[in-house]
Amino acid sequence: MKKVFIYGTVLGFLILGLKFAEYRFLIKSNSFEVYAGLIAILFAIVGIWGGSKFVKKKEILVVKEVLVQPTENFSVNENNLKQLGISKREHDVLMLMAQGLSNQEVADKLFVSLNTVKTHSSKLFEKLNVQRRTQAVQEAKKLGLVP
Amino acid sequence: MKKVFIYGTVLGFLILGLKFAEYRFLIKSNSFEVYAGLIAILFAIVGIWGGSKFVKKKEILVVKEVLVQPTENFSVNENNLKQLGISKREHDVLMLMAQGLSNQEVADKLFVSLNTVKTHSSKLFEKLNVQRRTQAVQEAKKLGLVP
DNA sequence: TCCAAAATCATACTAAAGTATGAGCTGAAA
DNA sequence: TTTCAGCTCATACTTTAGTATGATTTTGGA
Repeated sequence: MKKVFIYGTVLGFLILGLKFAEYRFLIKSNSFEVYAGLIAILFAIVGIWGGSKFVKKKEILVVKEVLVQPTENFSVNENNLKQLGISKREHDVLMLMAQGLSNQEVADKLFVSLNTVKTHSSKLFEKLNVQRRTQAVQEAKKLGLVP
Repeated sequence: MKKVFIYGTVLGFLILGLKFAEYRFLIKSNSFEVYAGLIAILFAIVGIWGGSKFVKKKEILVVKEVLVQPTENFSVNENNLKQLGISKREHDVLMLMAQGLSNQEVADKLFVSLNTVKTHSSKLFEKLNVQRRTQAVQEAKKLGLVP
């Protein structure tokens, strides 16, 4: 509420300024209507300016909810990884698998053969106690092994 | 911008009113300072009132990020479904597929044959523009088609 | 009522996924 | 140095996934 006094003071000085000007030149060189009009315009502007400062306080909160995948600020749950005995390479395969890549695509990305990927994923399924890659991805996400 | 004219008109009428009053009683029964002060106060109020109408337009947008929780507060994005031309049955298959079920398991759950599920999923992949079920699940989650 | 879309299923494929087993290589720990 | 876990790859196989095509039946809406 400190601002109230600030604006009040500003208004006070403006009025003083007007009264001072009244006895100087404005009242002498202009008609009454012009003077009244100037006051009107001036204070309308002051009102708009000052008013906006207060009205801005009455913010209209528009809360827009945005769905965000927990991909950011993700860190692998190393504990679960160790618990299940999942090796580094197996985890690599799991990560790419979770991105929807085929075994062949994973093999290409990791510069290994298709058979190697199959071996890794097979052991992976055993450790995750699942049968299919889709289930593996689900389980891995639940365990915080992949984003 | 229509409101600008409305406020302008209101201001115009106020000025006319003041000029009218000027030749009636106000100017005769009060001193010039009082009259000027009244104009100042009046237009300050008008300014605050009018200005607030515009300022209110400036909404404060607060983006609240909500992490996607697999099960809670999920609702299917019907819009995307329609956009992609995914039928009800195809969506059923998609939902179960996203749960890591095999085609055979999906068939059992929906009381249809394995071939039917294959047909559905095949069309599904086409509509989702993917080749594999793992990619389909990914895309579906991104589009809010499945939890 | 009539029709197009949806749903169902089949056959016959090809492609990919997954399993089982064995083996060679390597680096680190015992 | 030996041992061992992890990584690699191969062969051979079974299972599941996915494609293509065609047919029949439901069904919701003009």
